[in-house]
Amino acid sequence: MSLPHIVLGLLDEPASGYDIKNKFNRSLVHFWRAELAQIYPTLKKLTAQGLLECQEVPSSKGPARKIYRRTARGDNVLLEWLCDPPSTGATRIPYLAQTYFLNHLDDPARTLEFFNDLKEIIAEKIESLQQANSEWASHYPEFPESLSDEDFYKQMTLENGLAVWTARQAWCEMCRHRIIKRYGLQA
Amino acid sequence: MSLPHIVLGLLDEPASGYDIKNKFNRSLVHFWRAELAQIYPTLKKLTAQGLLECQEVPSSKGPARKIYRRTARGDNVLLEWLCDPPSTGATRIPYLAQTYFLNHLDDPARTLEFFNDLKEIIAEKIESLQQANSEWASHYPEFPESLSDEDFYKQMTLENGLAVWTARQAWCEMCRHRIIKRYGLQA
DNA sequence: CCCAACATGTAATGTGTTACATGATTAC
DNA sequence: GTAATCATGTAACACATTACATGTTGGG
Repeated sequence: MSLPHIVLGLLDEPASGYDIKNKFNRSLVHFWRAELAQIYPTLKKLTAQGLLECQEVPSSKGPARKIYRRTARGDNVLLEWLCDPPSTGATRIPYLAQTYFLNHLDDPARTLEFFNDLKEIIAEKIESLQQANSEWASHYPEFPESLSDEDFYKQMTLENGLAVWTARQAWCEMCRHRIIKRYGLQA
Repeated sequence: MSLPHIVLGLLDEPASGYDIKNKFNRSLVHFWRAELAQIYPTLKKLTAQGLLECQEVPSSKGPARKIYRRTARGDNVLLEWLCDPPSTGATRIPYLAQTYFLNHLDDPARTLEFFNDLKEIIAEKIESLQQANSEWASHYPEFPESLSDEDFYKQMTLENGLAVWTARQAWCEMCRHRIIKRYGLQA
């Protein structure tokens, strides 16, 4: 039940649904993804609950923009959520489900391929995280000490992604080596 | 769309929905969770698709058990899934969503509490993973080389959990230290 | 003229959770 | 008798994805 809270959080400055979608794509995408088809109804619901208010303004390009602002009640709900205990949520990791049953393949070369492909995917994730992180670093002279309070916590979520994906990278390498050794393959 | 595949994979030996739920609780729970309310309809659907067959046998305790077996077509579908490229799935991590907005709290002590709580949660996860892992180790004299093919891959998923949660632990510690330093708190 | 980006939404479908409903056996 | 474990399921709801539907502005 976090999407409404995230939307509240993102409305520090007035923004439209479209703007919010862009914010997701820019920085939250590393740990949360949301489509416009979810965002628009969420904004409507939050407005109906009195946690947001909406104002329509003409756009220079395309149809009128609906600009949302957090109300005082919205502030409270956001703060309450931040006081909730940390939640790890439900984990569902398809590549681990596949890994769990890989013995069925009964084909070491094909199995190694699986981890080679995974290695690629992980490398791409890490690269995109590193790129985002170096953008932070380039904005601040004495990174990370000089980060503003706002950016301090946002940057931490990036750091988390980097830590976790780097661990997955090491694990993936271990899998590859174990398989190579076990079945006498060449890398 | 992985649950049906996982159910297929778990039916290496004939089992009931109830048995499958227990298998989830025992080992898959670290990366996938499923409730009976999802498992029963999935078994029904897979049977209708001809990927499973079902036989009713009386139970010594409680109502008759419906024992499912994978058909030849079920075998094929399982193998096809294992040849799919590894999928990382959708990540939605509530504690990172909270972290992202923690600056709103404007209360360093309360913020530190958040990470203290998270540290506890992570420690529990790691402990349960380590316990599961030492059970593997105790079953095999020369762990992990002596693992059967079947157990070899299942154990790897545990190893993944350990690697990832350990990385999160280190990250959480880093967050705590940065906050303590930044706001001059005592741990 | 066409495409990309801007900007809004709904509908259908898929996936997952919680609550409810039923009933037998065993151990205390 | 009463609680735990075994064993099946459905219904209602919540959350998420994909496809559809509409229309403007600006650049090539």
